[in-house]
Amino acid sequence: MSGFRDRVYAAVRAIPPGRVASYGDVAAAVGSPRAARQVGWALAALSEGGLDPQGRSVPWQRVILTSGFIAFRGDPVRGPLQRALLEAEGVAFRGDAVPMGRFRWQPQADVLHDLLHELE
DNA sequence: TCCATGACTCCGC
DNA sequence: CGCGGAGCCATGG
Repeated sequence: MSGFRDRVYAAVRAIPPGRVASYGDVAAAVGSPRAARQVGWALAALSEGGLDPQGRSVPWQRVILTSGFIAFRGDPVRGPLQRALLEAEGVAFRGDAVPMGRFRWQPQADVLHDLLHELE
């Protein structure tokens, strides 16, 4: 049995370095297109080092708001950290936002199929 | 089972 | 373009 969170973590790991996805994109990828807020909840449950319950690393920094802004604007620690991690892998910012048109990850159906299949 | 919570989104104004 | 409010639904008490 795989829970919602496990599917979220698997989908986020499928986002390539240098690309980003919105919370809604991830929600849609795991089959619950209207559960964007729950994706945030799932990521909030990750350990401080971005590890899931099984100790696997989850690139949480690649998930941002659909507007291109990071969800931690205002947070003195995580905000700058998330931006730094993204810039380190090649994601450019225009002002405080990521140009979604250039960096948004668009999952392919077959990739998602394999992704969810491996969790059954 | 009901209720509150929240790393979201969309729509008006 | 900013803000407020409503809708959304997985979790945990």
